[in-house]
Amino acid sequence: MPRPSSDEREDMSEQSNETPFRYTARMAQDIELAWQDRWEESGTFNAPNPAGPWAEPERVASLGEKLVVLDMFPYPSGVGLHVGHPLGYIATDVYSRFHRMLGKNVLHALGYDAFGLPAEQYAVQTGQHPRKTTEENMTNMKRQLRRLGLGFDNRRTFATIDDEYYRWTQWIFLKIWDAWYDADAVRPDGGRGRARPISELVEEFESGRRAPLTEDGRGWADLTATERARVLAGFRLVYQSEAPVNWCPGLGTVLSNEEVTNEGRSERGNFPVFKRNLSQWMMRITAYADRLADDLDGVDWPENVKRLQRNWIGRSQGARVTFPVPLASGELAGQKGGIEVFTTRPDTVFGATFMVIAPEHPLVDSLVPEGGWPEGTHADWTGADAAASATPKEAVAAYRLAASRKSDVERQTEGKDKSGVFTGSFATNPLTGEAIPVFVADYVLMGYGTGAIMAVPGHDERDFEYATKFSIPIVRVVAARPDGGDEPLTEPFVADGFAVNSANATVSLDGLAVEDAKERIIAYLEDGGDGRGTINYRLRDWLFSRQRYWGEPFPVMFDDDGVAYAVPDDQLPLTLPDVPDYSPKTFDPDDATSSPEPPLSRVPEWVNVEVDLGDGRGVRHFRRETNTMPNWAGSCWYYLRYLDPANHETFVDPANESYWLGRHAEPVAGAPAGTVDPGGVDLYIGGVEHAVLHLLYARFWHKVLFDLGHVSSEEPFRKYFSQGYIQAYAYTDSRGQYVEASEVEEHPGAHGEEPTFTWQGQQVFREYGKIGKSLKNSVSPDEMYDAFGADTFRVYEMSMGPLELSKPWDIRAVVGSQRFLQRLWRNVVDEETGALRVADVAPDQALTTQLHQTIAGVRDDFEGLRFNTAIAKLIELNNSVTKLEVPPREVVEAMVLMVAPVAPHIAEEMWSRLGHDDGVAHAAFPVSDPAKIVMGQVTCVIQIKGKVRDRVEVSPDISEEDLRTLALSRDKVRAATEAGVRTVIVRAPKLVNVVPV
RNA sequence: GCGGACGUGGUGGAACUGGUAGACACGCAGGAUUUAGGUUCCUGUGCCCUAGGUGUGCGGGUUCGAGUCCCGCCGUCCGCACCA
Repeated sequence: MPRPSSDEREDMSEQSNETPFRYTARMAQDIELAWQDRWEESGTFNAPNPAGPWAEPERVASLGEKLVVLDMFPYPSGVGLHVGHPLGYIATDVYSRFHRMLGKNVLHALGYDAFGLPAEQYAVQTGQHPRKTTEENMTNMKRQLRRLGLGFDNRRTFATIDDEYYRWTQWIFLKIWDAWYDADAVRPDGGRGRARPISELVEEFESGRRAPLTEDGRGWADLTATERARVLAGFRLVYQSEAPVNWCPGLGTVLSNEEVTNEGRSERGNFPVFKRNLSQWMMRITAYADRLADDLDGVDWPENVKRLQRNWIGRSQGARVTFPVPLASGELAGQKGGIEVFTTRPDTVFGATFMVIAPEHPLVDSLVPEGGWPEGTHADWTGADAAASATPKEAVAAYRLAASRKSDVERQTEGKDKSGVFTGSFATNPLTGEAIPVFVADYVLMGYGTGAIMAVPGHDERDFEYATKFSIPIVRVVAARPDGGDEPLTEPFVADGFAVNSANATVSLDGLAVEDAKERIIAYLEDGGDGRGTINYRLRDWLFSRQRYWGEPFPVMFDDDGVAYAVPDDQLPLTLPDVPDYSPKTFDPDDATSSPEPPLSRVPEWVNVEVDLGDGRGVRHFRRETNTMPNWAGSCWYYLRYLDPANHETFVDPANESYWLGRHAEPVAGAPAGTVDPGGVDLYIGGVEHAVLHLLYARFWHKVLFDLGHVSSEEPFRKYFSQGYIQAYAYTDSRGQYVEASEVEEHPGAHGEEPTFTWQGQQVFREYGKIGKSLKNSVSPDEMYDAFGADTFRVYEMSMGPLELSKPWDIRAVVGSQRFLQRLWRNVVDEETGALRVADVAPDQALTTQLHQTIAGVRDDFEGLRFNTAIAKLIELNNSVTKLEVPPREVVEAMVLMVAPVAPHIAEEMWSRLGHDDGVAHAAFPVSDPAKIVMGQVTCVIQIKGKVRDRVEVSPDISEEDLRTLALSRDKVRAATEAGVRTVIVRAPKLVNVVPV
């Protein structure tokens, strides 16, 4: 016999004859679908713009302040949403709806980040065009989100793959390409350094105010067009560079530093990544390193996200110092006459007893002498490979080969065990004049600083280890006390202290504190030309090209001399051609020697074009750039497009930009003194996973647009809120295979024992982790809509706990949220008759007080994104009303309005049944009247020595004196104070603390 | 290794500037409705015991009073990782 389907069971129970008007999942669905249609028909959430194609200045003027609320740009994945995804969208929707009820002009919209690798990979697997699969995915995702009742301005939606959108992505790219960073230019805020149009640089060259740095000293006028283009390329904020990049054969593309994990693998797909020298497009984000770090002070972001960005930028103050290296030939090494190092401790140059350069350092070859080891070579220094230790040349070559074969992972896992070989050259310590050996060792990284260090073993742990292993002298130049110069060093001294043993004929640091010593020695080195104070960054320029099909084409083409030209504005967008074979060429993931091959390069009719650029050179042949932009490009500016998506004249009308994102008069909450509000969206909610990728890239683009005068705000995201994740339990069987979590049965453990779990009769084991297919613990929003309705789902997600915390999904607990809505519904509608239950009766004093306390609390909580406590307060108020025979209309209506941001459909339905035709979305949020918060009796706690021993009901305005007398007269207090009273602390009316002798 | 955050019932979590610890919810127990299961509703529920005691990871400190402030441990999570 077939089992009844869940629908039939639902019919049996929910369409009970006795309670036909109960708020069930079925009724929720009817209500929700109806209101979603009504909202859409009437454009309830459309926000008026002051300017541009949708200008409605009168409507803007009729509304209060503006508010821009932003969600993470969703990527339409093929597997659909799970219950963790909408968390942030629900939170922003609640916040937006709340502020709409406060009368604000709220802009909340959602588009789709639709270019990118997964769509392309999926398309390759299924043999369909990525556009087709992407659009199908978007359709499904839109359906799932619409069913959730999110109040988006649907007119403002778009996808990054729309021609009309990526036209402007390309336009912005060209603005960045057509700009250079003038480190000396003064900004409006008084700081130095900003982007300027490249035309202004050309003008400076032409007028002679600036001379191009050419090798042969020729001036601008003497250069050919091609040479001039090359000079300009050295300044542009987008440039091509032949440099070591992250090549990922498994994905068939190169990746940015930010997309490579600590383990040296791709963030997407977890394939090995190799360093290869390839010519690639870079964005000069390092020019903005200081501002990207400094301006974090002015935004309202969680401290941990700010810290992540600051760490990634990695600014450190120090000095660059050149150590001369006399070669066997009698000449000095390198262009600077030696090895330039970066150090944060220039005060310890006197203690530098050796130097180390990275194996990949270009100077290595010139340092290695012909012939045998020089005098003074220690036996340990010739390398671990005895067969190759006869000469420096062999030893260094062997070491470099070994180092090049090590992956980053191996370098790390080998940890602190230092290795290295002597190059055969000695450098001169510029302060002591002593000859110090130069080593090649892989604990120095080519990618940081200058790729070479001065080693101060007395005051650096790594150098100390190396010196100990290779028998190199260790000198103390810092001590805890100014006279501590003779104290032995059994371990590196890295603490703050005073310079010692740091003097030569012309300078002495002895006795100076570290900071003063740094200052003194930098001045000295600058005088002598041996060094200069400088700031070093960990941040590298942003690798911007990908060898993929499914991305924005670069609006760039090359002439036959290889000079890059912008595709003219009137030819944008440069559309992505439909090609027969859009699959990228991927390789064996471990094949480090493979080379990228962009799919677009296989479309010669698209690549080769004849164009007249109007520069007087007529129609010429050009080759288009065949790389595409990374996924991040589209998400770097989408929040700007929401402001004015129908504008075909410009990417955003300046009046719309300054209205929605302009600066506020007040600095953001918690900003240090002296900062000003930078502008940007008013609330951005998302996960921490984008802290150093999207959030950094978007800030960079925004600042370039600001410098070039295209936006008035200096930051894209004024306030950022980092949400937690919803996680879920997963279960494995005895072989460690995951089993379907929804089919697992729990068996409570006896008497405090851990519970046990079974699946199809066999024992399984519980784990806790991300929601997803691989752990077989995914629950879709659709299942929630069917079983409970969208409002219950929204209430549950918002009441689980603080938004910033990660918490476990517990489907059994959802019923609590449903019961709350059912009880609320029952206070409005009779379950049996459908009649209205409220009446115009006045609530009693206690309920009036509770109502106005609740209003005040809920307002505070909504504003502070504490939705869980707001809901708790509403439940308490509702529970009070539930106890009454006749629910007072005043209280019920206030509750309906207060619950509306969280459970908008049921609120609309109740509001309309209560006789209002104007809808709840723009109704005024209740206002708390402090005068109505009147306490009849207050419980006063009586403590004896801080422990609660008694309670007494008192009037809220009891005097301290009366309360004191009352407390002392209580039996329990008298019993405890027979020996006398030492002190009585009275905090009327709620607390008395009696301290006996 | 360095840096940061956090430890509260069986569970998720409340507790504003130090002032009734455990709001609200799940779960659990008992009861009502129901032919029954489910649903719904009501009551109870930190722990130990009878009164009473005890309790916010552990140990100490400041205070009339500490989940909250300070010091030292232990544990969990996150970030960075030879960054010169």
